[in-house]
Amino acid sequence: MEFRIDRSSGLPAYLQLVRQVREALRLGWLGPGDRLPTVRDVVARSGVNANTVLKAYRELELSGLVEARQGSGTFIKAGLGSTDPEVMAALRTRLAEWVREARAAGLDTEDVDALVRSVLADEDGDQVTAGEGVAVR
Amino acid sequence: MEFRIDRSSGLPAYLQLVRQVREALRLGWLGPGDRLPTVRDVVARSGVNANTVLKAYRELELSGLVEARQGSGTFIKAGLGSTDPEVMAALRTRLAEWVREARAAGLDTEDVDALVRSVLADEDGDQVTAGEGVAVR
Amino acid sequence: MEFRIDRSSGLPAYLQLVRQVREALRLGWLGPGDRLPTVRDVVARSGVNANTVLKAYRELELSGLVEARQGSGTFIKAGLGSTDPEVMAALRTRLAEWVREARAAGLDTEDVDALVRSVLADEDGDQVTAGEGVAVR
Amino acid sequence: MEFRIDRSSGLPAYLQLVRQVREALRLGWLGPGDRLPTVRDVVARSGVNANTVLKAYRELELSGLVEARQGSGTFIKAGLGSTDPEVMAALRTRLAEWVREARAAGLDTEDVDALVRSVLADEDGDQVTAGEGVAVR
DNA sequence: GTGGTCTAGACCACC
DNA sequence: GTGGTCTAGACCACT
Repeated sequence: MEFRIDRSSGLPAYLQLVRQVREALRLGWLGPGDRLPTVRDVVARSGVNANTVLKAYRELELSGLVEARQGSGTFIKAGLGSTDPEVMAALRTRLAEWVREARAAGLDTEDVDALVRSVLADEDGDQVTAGEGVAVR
Repeated sequence: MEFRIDRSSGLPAYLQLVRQVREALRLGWLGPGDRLPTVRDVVARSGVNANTVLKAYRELELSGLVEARQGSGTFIKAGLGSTDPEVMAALRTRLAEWVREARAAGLDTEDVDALVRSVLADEDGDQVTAGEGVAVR
Repeated sequence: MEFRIDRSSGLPAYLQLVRQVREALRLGWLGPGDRLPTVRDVVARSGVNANTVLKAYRELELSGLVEARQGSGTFIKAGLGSTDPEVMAALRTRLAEWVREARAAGLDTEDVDALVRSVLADEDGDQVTAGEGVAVR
Repeated sequence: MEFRIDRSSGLPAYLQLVRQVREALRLGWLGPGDRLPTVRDVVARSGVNANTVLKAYRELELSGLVEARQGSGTFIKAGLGSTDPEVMAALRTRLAEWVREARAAGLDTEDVDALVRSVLADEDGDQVTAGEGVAVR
């Protein structure tokens, strides 16, 4: 697994790490027993400080998703999204098609993002996971 | 326009405000000449501090999207690459269908979010606007 | 770099800071890679509040001139159309001569300032950077 | 006399008005007995609010430069820079030459401004009237 | 110890 | 009443 930290996003680095592990679990890229990259590894590849990585891993451990084993690494303990991989793949394919259409219509990534967040917010006042929703009267 | 602040998202409140204005512009909910809610209004409705709102509005002003007029309010100055509303609506409808399917398959909001981010990240290494991306080897 | 804040000038302190950094860039006193004084440093030396300094640095960052790195400081990211230092020095010398003359003729600083602004304003209706201009019919 | 207000300069509008009157006095454009434009006039031409103009005129009156005569207008009471007009003109000409040179060397207005402020600041620690000075160690 | 967010409250400038 | 500046101080994120 490879982490990508965007220093300009405003989201704290350690939360970006936590989030990326959770997403990998949801998507089935990671599962119980898998080993997370070592702290040293993440430091080398992403440039963040070791304490930042430790903080992220600690947080994951506290939420029960991960288990640190002294001397051997950090391992996934529990899964997250237990959706059937095939169903997931099918949904993904259809989503990708939609994105292609959107691109063709001239939308850039931020447009797409805005639309997605807006649609999710519309579902009867549901919370959008990333944080907000917009409503205009 | 109504703002929603999610204190648990990790994203700074003022950036949530900035983002929501930008999204409203992208979606065509707001356009040049429109007035943003007054600082005091936002304070009353969202509970954040006045300085936080001021900071958000100031960043919007510096980026050229908005113009503050002392004594009268803050106004939209420029649009943000707005796509044809009809095309937008069509895309939105199709997206909403997809989301319904995803829901039916048991995905929760965080799953949907992960999928979207993953698909956007896949498009030839493009950056995801919200900040990160996940790549698994 | 050392900042000087004049509380009686009417110009907001944070703008004085922004301006002084810009001027230092223009004059070649500062260049890419250089580190600005820490926020705490400026606070200690100039007496303004930390938030005021932060605000100035943030504006510089948004305008792309500077980059803040948490834990290590704020650094110059880009130059500002720097003219050849020798040419600059020559112009400076000649200007200094002119100022000496003006002083000898009895002009005080405010007179000199008024003259400069007036000459700059005269150049085909160009805008004076500091804000105003005077035209008498 | 014509006022020019720059809303983006950061300097309060009423101070811009005050400053412009003072400059006109310094440069000899205005002298004792001259009448300032009426408040109504300034409002019409510059777009600022009447109270803002009144505040500026009041401030000028408090500093003894101007005198308001009920029903007839506001008049210059005292001069400021009493430098010989011919000397002033000569200095102005030489300054204009210098500015032309600077322009030819590629400096823009902000560069020129920075140089001037820097030279004025250098005169043995003298205060620059507009507010600041920059010193780099 | 570095930058950054947020709050609370005072006071200013402008309409 | 509108936006804007500044202060003071608490707490967070990162090196």
